[in-house]
Amino acid sequence: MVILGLLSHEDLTGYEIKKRIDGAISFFWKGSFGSIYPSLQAMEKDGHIRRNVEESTDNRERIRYSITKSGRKALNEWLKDSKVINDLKYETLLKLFFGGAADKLVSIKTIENFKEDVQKDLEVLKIYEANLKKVLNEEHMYYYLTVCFGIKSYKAYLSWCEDSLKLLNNI
Amino acid sequence: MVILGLLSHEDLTGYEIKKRIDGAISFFWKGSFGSIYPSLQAMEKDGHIRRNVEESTDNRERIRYSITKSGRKALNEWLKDSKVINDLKYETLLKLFFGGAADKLVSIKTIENFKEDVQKDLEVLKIYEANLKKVLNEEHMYYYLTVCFGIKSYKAYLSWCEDSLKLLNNI
DNA sequence: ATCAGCATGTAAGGCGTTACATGATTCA
DNA sequence: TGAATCATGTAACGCCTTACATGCTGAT
Repeated sequence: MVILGLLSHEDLTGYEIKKRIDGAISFFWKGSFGSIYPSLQAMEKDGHIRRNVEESTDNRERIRYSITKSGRKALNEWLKDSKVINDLKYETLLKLFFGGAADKLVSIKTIENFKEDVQKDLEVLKIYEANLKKVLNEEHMYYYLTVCFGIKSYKAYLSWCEDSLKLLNNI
Repeated sequence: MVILGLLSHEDLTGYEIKKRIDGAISFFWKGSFGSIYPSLQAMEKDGHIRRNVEESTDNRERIRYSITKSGRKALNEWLKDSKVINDLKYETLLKLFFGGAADKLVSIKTIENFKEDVQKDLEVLKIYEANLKKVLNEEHMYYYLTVCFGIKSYKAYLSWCEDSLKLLNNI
């Protein structure tokens, strides 16, 4: 469905799809070549996408896919389906939960590492946000909303880091 | 490692481990019987845990596991390892990202559904928090911190929901 | 020349879920 | 008596990641 969604915006090659997923989407969804290329083949067989082999000026093999009517229908059905899987797998929290099994300093380090990662990601998201605000129309609105989600939650994470470090340092 | 962590607190049966994971931990980690029982067998073979078959008063087969010295060492090493996997898979955000492919009302519904789920979960977390505050000592501190994480981020989610719904309704 | 990036794909293997299979007990 | 909960486990299957395999182009 990620692929179908991306192809609803523009025609893309498998390689380009990977690059898109590694961008803003990577904050809430991941994908590898090993899953992208087989998916493209499967969806072509299903008739959801169409393959267009580009006659290249350079010598590169480049297969650009486009979404079909049937693909748009499948995408739309998925969007309307209220059943969603929202899954968090935070090893940081797991380690913290069991922090009592080690020295307090270990947990403090765990939080500090997490804080650094979040700070870095937050900087990236803020750049996305600044660029999006310049061209904020209805088309970019949905992209903008997901970026805002990241910023809001990462700010909350940072605030939690501060509180937690204070708490742990005072016991 | 979840299992090892839980066993570092108290001796448990596979069934009880599942119940623990389905509690506060479920907000950031999941586990099923199909993964718990094989893991218990594997870790027993590794010497990380010990099986104690209870002679039951009732007629129930009950295998209670306890952590060994080697298990505590493995747990400690994992806690100290700064490499973590923090993975978010939010289908809600994915659908929203591609919201342009459907009617605006579809995205509004997606956010409203998400908001309801978050509100429900937040209520549960607040109950955990209230109970923990009554007995807040060093032992429960780590549990408390993970609950605070949930509350802080869920509150941020809710604030984002409000903002997003306003934005979408005004275009 | 060499390395990073462009570009497509396959194969092995890990990990975990869902569903199934079984049987006891407790409570309405 | 029937349903929910306690309790342990296996098997099939799906999904995805990692690693491998190949070869081109463009920049330094």
